[in-house]
Amino acid sequence: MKNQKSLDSLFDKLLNTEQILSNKEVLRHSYTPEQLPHRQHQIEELASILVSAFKGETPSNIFVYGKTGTGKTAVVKYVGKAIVKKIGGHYFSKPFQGYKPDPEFVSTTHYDYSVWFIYMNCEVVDTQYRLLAKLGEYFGQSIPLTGWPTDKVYDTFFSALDQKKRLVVIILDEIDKLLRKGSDEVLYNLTRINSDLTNARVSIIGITNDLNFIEFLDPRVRSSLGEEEIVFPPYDAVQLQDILAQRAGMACRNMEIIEPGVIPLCSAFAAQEHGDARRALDLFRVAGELAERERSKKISEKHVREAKERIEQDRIVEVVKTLPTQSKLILYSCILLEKYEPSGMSTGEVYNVYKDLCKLSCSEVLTQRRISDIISELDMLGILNARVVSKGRYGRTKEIHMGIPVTQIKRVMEQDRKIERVTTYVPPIQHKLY
DNA sequence: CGTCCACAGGAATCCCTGGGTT
DNA sequence: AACCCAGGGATTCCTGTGGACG
Repeated sequence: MKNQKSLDSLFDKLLNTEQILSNKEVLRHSYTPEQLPHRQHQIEELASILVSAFKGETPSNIFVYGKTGTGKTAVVKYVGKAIVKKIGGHYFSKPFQGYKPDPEFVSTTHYDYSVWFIYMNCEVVDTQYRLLAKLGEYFGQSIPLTGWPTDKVYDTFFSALDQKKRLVVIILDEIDKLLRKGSDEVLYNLTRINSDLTNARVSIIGITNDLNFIEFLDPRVRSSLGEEEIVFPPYDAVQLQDILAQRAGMACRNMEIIEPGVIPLCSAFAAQEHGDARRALDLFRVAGELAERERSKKISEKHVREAKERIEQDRIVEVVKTLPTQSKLILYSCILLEKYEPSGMSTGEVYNVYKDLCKLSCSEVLTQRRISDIISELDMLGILNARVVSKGRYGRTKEIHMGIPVTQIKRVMEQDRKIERVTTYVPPIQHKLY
């Protein structure tokens, strides 16, 4: 009873605390505002390409590129929505579960054809099979997530698509992820699909933040996909301030609770991160949450700086926690070795320690080839810094350093039951030959 | 100046999972 | 039950290489 009562009053207290951010939703990545500041040029450019849809023609395929948080996805969705509203058709912009894709809205057609706007994120739907299966589902087909041969999936999608006269605009966000998995064949098929269709037409908008992506593309796909290109330059600090001020205005009841330096500081930090607007919004949101938590009346620059730390910290902890066991074992080996090898350790050294850890934790020992790849993956995540160096007479190897402070992540990893068994291990003294 | 280390990292193949069809 | 199919992780086999040493 006593506990209950104190819990009640705890909630009361929390609820009575004045909320600094009364509408946090508008600060989330998923939120698309009505206005997109500093993107008028790109909006017009995109609209001028897609306008041929109104004449019943098939718009050119478009390649959109720019760094993360520069508004690519927001602009594409914004223009897509406008077109579907005007011509009539179906607008899908959210991923769906199961077999029932749900259009965000359907508008009645004013022409003898309709527009289907389909947004897909290739980070999630990252293979030829899955991409075609998802597309098929949008046209009412139920295709199992696995099992069929790919050409059957393609045929099913194709005939469902071609049943009606319509223009289908397929947005492939993070299209570079397809290539990485070696499933770029699907791009070739999709870019050629129009020559086989009788009723429907397809145009593709590919979005990426990898500027080199297009160079690695099959030349036939490249010329077809890159008929038009739209570039999204990063925002500068001043533009970020506009964007943030707009959203902050929606998120807070009154702007006076934001100290004057806050928005410029968030923007400055975000500008350093290649002008990422999402970063600015995150900083602001977390700063607001921190202020709320300490019952502060205002959001101050101090909160922003704390938020910056916090975001980075959380990201790392999350990544490390969800690492597969094998990667954890490698990372743990690196942590142990770092003490003895402050000038950087080599793949071979890591591998030896790793083998011991595997024995202790009853894990399978993977080959050095695989470990080499895992180290590269950890490097990509920013947890390790690995660079290939030549030590002349003593061979060529990766020189590995920790990319993040050790103490915080060591504790996180030791929560893993496999790693727990290994905490007492001490690496043998390494004899340096040079 | 050639050698040769200790790997890097590409390619083909295998193995396994989760599903299908006959 | 027997067999096909896609995809992901791992293995096997391999060729390539920067530069200190001799």
